[in-house]
Amino acid sequence: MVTAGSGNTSNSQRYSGRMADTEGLGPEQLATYFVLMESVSLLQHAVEQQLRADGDLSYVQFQLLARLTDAQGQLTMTELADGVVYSRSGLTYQAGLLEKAGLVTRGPSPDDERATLVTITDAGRQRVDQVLPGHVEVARRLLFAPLSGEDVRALGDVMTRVRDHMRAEPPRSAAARARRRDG
Amino acid sequence: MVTAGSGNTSNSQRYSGRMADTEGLGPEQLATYFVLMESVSLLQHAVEQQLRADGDLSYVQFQLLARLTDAQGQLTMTELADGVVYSRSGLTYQAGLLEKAGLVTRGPSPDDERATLVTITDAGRQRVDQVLPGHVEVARRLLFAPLSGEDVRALGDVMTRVRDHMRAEPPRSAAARARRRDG
DNA sequence: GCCCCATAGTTCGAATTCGAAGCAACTCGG
DNA sequence: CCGAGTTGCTTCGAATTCGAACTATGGGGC
Repeated sequence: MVTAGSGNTSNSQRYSGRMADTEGLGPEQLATYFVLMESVSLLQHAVEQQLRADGDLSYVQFQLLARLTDAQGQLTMTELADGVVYSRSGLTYQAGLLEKAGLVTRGPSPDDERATLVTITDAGRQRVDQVLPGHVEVARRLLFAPLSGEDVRALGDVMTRVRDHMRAEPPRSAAARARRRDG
Repeated sequence: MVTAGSGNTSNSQRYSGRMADTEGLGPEQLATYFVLMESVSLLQHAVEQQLRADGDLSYVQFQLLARLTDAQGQLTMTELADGVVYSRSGLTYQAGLLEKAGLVTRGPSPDDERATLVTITDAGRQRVDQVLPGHVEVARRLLFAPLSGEDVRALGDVMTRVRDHMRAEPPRSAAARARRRDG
C-alpha cells in the first residue's frame, strides 16, 4: 500500500506512529500528506470555477491582484512572482493578460531601471471586490463548513509554521535565487 | 487588505472592510485559507522537482501510479481520474504517456465494453519504489520537519474531514453530473 | 427489439505553464 | 572607465492542461 487509503472515506486512524529519525514516514504521516494534497486540489478546482464564473479570473490572476492589493502599492515582477509561487516567465504572461484587461499597469522603477513595477488599477480593485464574496463563500462552504473554530485556528497555526519553514528552506536542487531578508 | 498578510509570518489581522458583507468568515479564516494554499503550492513545486529528478515522473503521473498500486489491481479511467482530481482528457493524455513508457497497460473491461481498465506493470511498481524514498524524504523535510506528532495527527484529522466533506458535496457547479450514487 | 439519454473514453483546439536562452541594467574591483 | 558576473524581465519552444465535441456502449421504458 502506498497512499495508506487516501481514497477512502473512513479514517482508520488506529496507527500511533511517530516521527522516524532516519527512516521514512509512517503510514499516518504519508496519509496526512496525501489527504492534504488531495483536499487542496479539490478546493483549488472549485475555487477556479467560481473565479472564472464570477469575474473571469484564474486563480493565479486572483492571487496576483490580491497580492497587489495587499501591497498597497506597486510590486516588482519578481516580488510578485515570488509571493505567488510562480515562474517568472509565467508571470510575464499573466501580467500581460492583466494589463490588456486593464486590471494592472506596468511601468519602470525609478530606483532600478531593470525592474518593472506592477500597479493595480481601480478596475483591478473593483474586480477583486467583485469576486471576493463568492470566493469567500466557496472557501466557507467547502473548507470551513466541516471545521470548528478550534480546527481552523489549529490549521492556520500549523500551516503557517509549515509555510515559514519552507520559505526559509532553499529549494535545494535548483539554482536558488537570492533571498532578500536573509533570516 | 485582502489576504490578511499572506506574505507575513503571522498576525497583522486588521483589514479594511470588503468582507464584512459576507458574514461568517473573518480575516483569521481567510488567512488560514491563503496560507494553506500557499504552503501546498510550495510543497507541490518541491515535490515535482524531486519526482522529475529521481524518476522522471510528474506529480500527476506519480499519483496515478500510486493510486493503481493502492487499488491492488485495475481501475477504469474514470475511477483513476476521479481519485486524482483530474480531467478525463488529461488522463487520456497521461495514460498514453505512461503506457508508452511501459508503466501501465490499458485493456478493455469484461463487464463494460466502454470502460478501459488501466493496470500497473512491474516496471510501474518499480518506478514507484524508485521515487518513493526521495518523495517521502521531501515531505518529511519540508512538511513534517516543523511539526510535532500531535500537529501531524491534527492536520491529518482536519484535512480528512475536509476531504470527505468536499467529496460528498458536488463541487462542480457547471458540469455537475456524476452524483447519482445516493438515494 | 427500438428510442432516448446517460456514461466512458478519446480527439481536438486553445490556453497556460515552465525552463532555457537572450537582452538590458546594475555592481564591483581594478 | 572597463570587464566580469549578477539580477530583472521577456521571448521562445515544448509540454501539459482543460472543456467541448465526438464515438460508442449500457440501461430503461415502451
